[in-house]
Amino acid sequence: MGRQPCCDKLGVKKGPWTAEEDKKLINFILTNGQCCWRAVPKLAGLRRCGKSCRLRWTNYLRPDLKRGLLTEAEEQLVIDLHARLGNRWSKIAARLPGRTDNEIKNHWNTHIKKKLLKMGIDPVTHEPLKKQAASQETTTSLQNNPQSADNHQLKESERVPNSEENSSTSPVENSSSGDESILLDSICSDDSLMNSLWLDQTPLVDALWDSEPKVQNPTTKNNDMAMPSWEDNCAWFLDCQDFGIHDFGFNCFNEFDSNSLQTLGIEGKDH
DNA sequence: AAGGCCTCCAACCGCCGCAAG
DNA sequence: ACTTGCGGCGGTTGGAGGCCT
Repeated sequence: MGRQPCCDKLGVKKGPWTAEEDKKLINFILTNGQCCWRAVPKLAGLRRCGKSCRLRWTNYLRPDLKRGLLTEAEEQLVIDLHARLGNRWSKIAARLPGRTDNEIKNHWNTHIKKKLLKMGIDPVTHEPLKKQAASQETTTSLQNNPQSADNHQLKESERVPNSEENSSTSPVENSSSGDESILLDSICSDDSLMNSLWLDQTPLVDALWDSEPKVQNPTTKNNDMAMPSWEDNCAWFLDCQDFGIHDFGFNCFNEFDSNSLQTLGIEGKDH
């Protein structure tokens, strides 16, 4: 007796979303808000599974999403959070406003993992690889447990760390350099920030923006801890142009400053 | 230029936790 | 206490596009 599928398998469309489907979903959610995902496809006139709608919305269509590559500061934050939380992407994403768990997971698997390996750090345990190799010889029992690494991290993350533990002993931070290392040190030595990390409170990046001096890497463009630019915040809006937001009939965009739109060259495209 | 390989990421799948009945 | 159904999560996959030879 298996569980009932979340939707009729017959007649449910799969694969990439079309602009038309996006439009329907956005229109529906902006009008009705997020409610019972199971009912959304029917009500919105989509031949999609409710789950698929939720995923599309949360990972791609949500207006508060930041798009584009993670900045180095965000990346460093992800590494640090991963060291403490393990593969709990949703928890990590919760600390990075505008980023989704899927995005962070993908970025981890495609970029950060390799980066850490290159730096000689095990991306699972966050231990230096050499040290790990040595310790593996003495802890063969752990090898027999396929979940050992993750369990370790889970347990680490499940207990609330004391202030000594907060004081940046993570091997990752030892490997970071310059401004970002300083930044992370200050994050980890800040009790209130660390507490907020363990309790579900203010997103960490928000807290950072409030409490930290803006650290800027002069060598890299758009690679700083400053507030996101207008372009960052409007990435979704700009993306929408690709399939014509004005065709959507959204009223919400009326609030955009027409001067800003002009600056972005949007108004010129609008006909 | 073309074919093969690699990388990236959107989307799917299956499991889990929780709330309602 | 148990069952059912839903939302959410993390792992995985497939295809598009880029890179290399």
